[in-house]
Amino acid sequence: MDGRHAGHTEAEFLAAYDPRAFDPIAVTVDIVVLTLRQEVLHVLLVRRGGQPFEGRWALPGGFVQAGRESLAEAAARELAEETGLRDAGGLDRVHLEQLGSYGHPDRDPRMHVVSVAYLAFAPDLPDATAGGDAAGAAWVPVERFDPDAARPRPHAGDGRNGAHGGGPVRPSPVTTDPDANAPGSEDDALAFDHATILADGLDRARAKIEYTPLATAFLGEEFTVGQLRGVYEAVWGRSLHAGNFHRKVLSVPGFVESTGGTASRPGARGGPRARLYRAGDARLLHPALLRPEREDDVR
Amino acid sequence: MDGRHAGHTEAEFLAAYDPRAFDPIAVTVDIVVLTLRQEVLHVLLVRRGGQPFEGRWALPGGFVQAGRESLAEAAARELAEETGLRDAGGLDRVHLEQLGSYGHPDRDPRMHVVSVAYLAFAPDLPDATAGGDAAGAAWVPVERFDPDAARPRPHAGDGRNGAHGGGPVRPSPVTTDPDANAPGSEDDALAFDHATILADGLDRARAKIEYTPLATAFLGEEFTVGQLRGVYEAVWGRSLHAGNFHRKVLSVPGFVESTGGTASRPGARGGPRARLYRAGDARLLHPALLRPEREDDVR
DNA sequence: TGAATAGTGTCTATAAGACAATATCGT
DNA sequence: ACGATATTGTCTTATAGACACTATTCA
Repeated sequence: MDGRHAGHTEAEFLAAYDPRAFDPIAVTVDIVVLTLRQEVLHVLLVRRGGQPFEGRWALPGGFVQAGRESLAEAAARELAEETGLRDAGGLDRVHLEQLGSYGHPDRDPRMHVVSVAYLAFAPDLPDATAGGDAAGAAWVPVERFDPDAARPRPHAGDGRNGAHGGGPVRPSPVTTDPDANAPGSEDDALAFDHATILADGLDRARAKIEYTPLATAFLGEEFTVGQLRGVYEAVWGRSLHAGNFHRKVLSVPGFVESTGGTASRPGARGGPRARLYRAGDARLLHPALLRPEREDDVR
Repeated sequence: MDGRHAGHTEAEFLAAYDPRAFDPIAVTVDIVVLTLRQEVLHVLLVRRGGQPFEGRWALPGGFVQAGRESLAEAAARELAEETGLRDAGGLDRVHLEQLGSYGHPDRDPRMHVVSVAYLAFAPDLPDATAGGDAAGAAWVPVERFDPDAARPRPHAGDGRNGAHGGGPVRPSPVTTDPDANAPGSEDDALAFDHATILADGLDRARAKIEYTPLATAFLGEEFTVGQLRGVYEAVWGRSLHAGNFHRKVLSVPGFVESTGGTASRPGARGGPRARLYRAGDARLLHPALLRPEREDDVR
């Protein structure tokens, strides 16, 4: 119950109506923005320009403006500022949902800060620009922060990452600050408890595309079944059987609907032109696309 | 990113280190405590003793103590205070998880209050006692606040509610304030946005027992398959096929494990003594117990 | 004895996954 | 022609749900 101490004792009465009599708690929003770049799952990070954790990478976010915006509005505002989507109505195509709140009293060394985390799925966006007071912004492969990192794709999983030289490709972060340390090295733990928040966001994302059509939020308006499969493979970190996936997607009512068109050009390595689809009107997938079990899955 | 404006301009610097320079936001926790009483799903409500919404029913909760407790600790503390479980380690058997945060600037008329909602599953508890400053506390059937109210059980759904006279039984709330209006009448909308929070909690509960063994949290240490089925029927608001349910539960690895014993006395209306089980060690159900689809389900 | 419940067996429809086959397109 | 991908077909196995049947216990 909110403000429940009102009117009980004099002190509580005052407290309820003059919250400054309490030690204050600050409220921020932090956003786990996920996107796909070259078939690899990336998260948007910013480099802190001030103390604490100066110079470290962190999730984008900021204070909620008291009395002026809801939590979702604050998250959308911060997201627009950090992704440079403020201009076009580009945010329409971004999925944004609340992830959870983090409020350990010591998570920020300065004071008690409660952070309401949001999770966003975005289509491939332009390079990040350091918005506001950040010293840099970058799309970083989540693998570097993921304890459940994608192991090498079980099979047929090569050749999808674009070909540079030969070994495993580790795309460098695109950052507006050329001197930024690449996140993901030894000394690059995320600021605050953002590693926990990111891990929770990844868990949520992996679960959510099982029973919702939100994987389509990573793609453009029109897409092929193969591209959609690429989303699942990148988010789950495993390769999927092309034939079974194809039939499964088309069999779930409302998941995708045909546009009638076909891709202008086939895949980079040949093959027929794939048919194009757009997201359907389903909000839930029935039946769901269950993740293939991992050997060491929780029972 | 928390406290991100630190060091950018003088004003922002000060703001980050002296948050009282900002308009403050208060942080509370509110808890949706669900339990089963006589096979009916109930939620714990308290009657507000002060303004605003004085006299209305609300979810139990209260302010987070800045710098002294985490969100989960605050929720556990409030839960103990309101359920009278503070004494025994009785909270051990209660499942408590974060539900979500609610922060519309106008949700509390006095100031901007962000509420972090928690969801609790409790076994049958003693009657509620008005803790702290509440004017009353009561276990109330959720049906009265549930837009997706359980329709009459599809079949075989009678006779389970205990028999008073004949018609549909509407148990009165057990409250320490005998003059309290029974919640659920016309003029009994919950305070604040608590109707929304309760609805979200019910949605979460209904989904969660599908893929986790948390339905066992509504029961005692040992229980029969029939009692477990009663939990599902009460939470989902539909009756389930006894035979199929029985086989299904026993076939999911780690859901329940046999104690070897049998119930001391059979069901109220005859039948053999059922075998007893306790919760297994699974954290997720594989495969899940899917809800029977409703005719008007979202596609 | 009759009613109600516990527990098991059987059968059918659906879905998941393995594998195969064919068609199409770039190089 | 070759290699890769798109799409469809087939077969096997697992699962959900409907229904039936036996055993047990209270009234």
